[in-house]
Amino acid sequence: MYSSTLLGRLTELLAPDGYIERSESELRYPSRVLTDGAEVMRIAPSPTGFVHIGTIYAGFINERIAHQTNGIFILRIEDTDKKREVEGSSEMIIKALSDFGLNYDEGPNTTAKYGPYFQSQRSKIYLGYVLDLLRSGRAYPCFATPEELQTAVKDQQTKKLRPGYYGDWALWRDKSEAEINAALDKSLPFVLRLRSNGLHSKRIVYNDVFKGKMEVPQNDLDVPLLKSDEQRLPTYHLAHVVDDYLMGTTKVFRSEEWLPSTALHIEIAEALNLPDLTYGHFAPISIIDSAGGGKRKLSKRKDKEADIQFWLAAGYPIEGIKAYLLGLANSNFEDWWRNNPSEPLDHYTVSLEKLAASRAPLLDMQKLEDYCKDFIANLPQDQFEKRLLEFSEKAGWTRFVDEVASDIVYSNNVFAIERSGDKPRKDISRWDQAYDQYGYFFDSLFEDNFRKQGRSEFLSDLDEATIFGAAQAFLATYDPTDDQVAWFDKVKAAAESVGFAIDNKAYKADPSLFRGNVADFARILRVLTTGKNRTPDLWTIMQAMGVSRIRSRLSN
RNA sequence: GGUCCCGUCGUCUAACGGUUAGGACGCCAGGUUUUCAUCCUGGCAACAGGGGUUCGAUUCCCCUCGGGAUCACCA
Repeated sequence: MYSSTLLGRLTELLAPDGYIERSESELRYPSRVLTDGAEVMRIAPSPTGFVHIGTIYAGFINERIAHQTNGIFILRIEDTDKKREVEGSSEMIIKALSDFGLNYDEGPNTTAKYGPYFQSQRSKIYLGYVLDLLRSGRAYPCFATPEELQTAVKDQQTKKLRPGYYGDWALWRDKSEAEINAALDKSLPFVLRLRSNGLHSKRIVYNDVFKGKMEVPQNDLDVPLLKSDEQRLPTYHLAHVVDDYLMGTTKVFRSEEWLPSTALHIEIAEALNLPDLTYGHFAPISIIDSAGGGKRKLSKRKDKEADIQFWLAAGYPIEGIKAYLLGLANSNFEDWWRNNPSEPLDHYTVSLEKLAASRAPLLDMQKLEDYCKDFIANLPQDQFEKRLLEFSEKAGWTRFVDEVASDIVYSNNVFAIERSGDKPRKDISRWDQAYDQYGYFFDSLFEDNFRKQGRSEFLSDLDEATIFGAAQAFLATYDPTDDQVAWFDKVKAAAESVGFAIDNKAYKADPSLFRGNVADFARILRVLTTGKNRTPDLWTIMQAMGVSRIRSRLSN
């Protein structure tokens, strides 16, 4: 215990602008009144750059559990590291959560009572707690320089000891008041450290919601609780414990990387005489390391998929991504999704047991695309068009958007092609593929982006005369009122009339007798009208395009 | 190195000691189709290894091996 003089001096230095006594904080943030089973969940990202898919994953899990229990979902911005903070990233986090439909009940821009929700704005609260620790002797000032700390670690390494600031290695743990005062006299920078009571040789037991009974060595590290920076912001460890207590978080669900520091967090809560928090650590999303080949966490620097912007820019439908993430979290979700293709995802109940079984799931883009294809294919027509146009605008496809707007009826027909019925087409998994999928229906886009490219790419094996002959033969009998059967009969007749085989067996027996088979003939028509060799059914396309457009394209 | 988490098809996983180890994505083959995307049918493909316990081990225990996380005034 320090003398009141020293305590006063430290308080003066740490909180020149005052602080909020912890009893006052606890009064200001009363415990919550919740319905039975309601969980208060939170995510606590730090604004250090782009929004990581892992943040969305963690956010989704927490949001679901909060909302499926009629509880509360909180967003807390952990901006205690001003050095690493990147301008604008808080806004990006808020935007991303909104884009993904992860609506928080409490957080920035809400009127909720447990704020502020930016940790940097809560510094006086933390000060109150840390001062309390100082008074009870569970915290002490440490003036060790980075160099001293470093040499200590090196020393430990050469002696094959566990690195860290603990026990005899805790330089300032047992310094006298005189020594502390002397350091203060010199205005040396200092942090406040936890005076740990733990012993590495002893173990603590606690229960992790996902991992079950955990039995690990006690924390014995005298970690910094308060930084030496001017604002006297707390470290994550202190801020997390204080905030989740004050905000009434009922379950702290976070990624597994936090598992090793949980013993520390438990000790901090204990030192503060706070009730135990309930923890659950789930496996983060991983990716194959292209360099090493091993499994590792998605990394911000190495993986473009880590950035949520990558998914948004490509136009992966949010629900497809969410469905995929849900599948990673809960292996049984997949069956539900197949059985309930048009149900909102929120109707699925996330299972903690299944989440516990999820092991560092590897991001599988192919499977994700499969989910997205399914989702887009099953969208109601009006939704499909709405989203398609929204993306087109965002992507800056101005000509595409203009063309669509210039003939709404035609566009509606085009976008409806083969999308009805039990088995709608699954052509696109992301909206950015829509330009290629639908662009050729519009004349100016066809002319600029499809016609010539298609000709040279898909018809280079045929001479001009054959191509024109085929087109003319088709046009000679083409009647837009023909049904599909009649239409195809005419296609075959036209094909035969210009030397294509309509009997595929005959063609295969001796291809030299023919210019090609019906498939080749159809290919000519297809490429001439669409510029592509892969399209929906040709008859349907022609029905949508209309006779004059068909004539013009086939005659060109 | 210490500590902790974790090992089932290529990937995500199912299996509450007894199954021909199942499904999904992907892949391959065949079918349907004027081309594709689909769709249908079929196929390839896994219990990391070694010891125990047990009538019986993918399942329980131990060891080895392997992967991951973490050991900052970052979160």
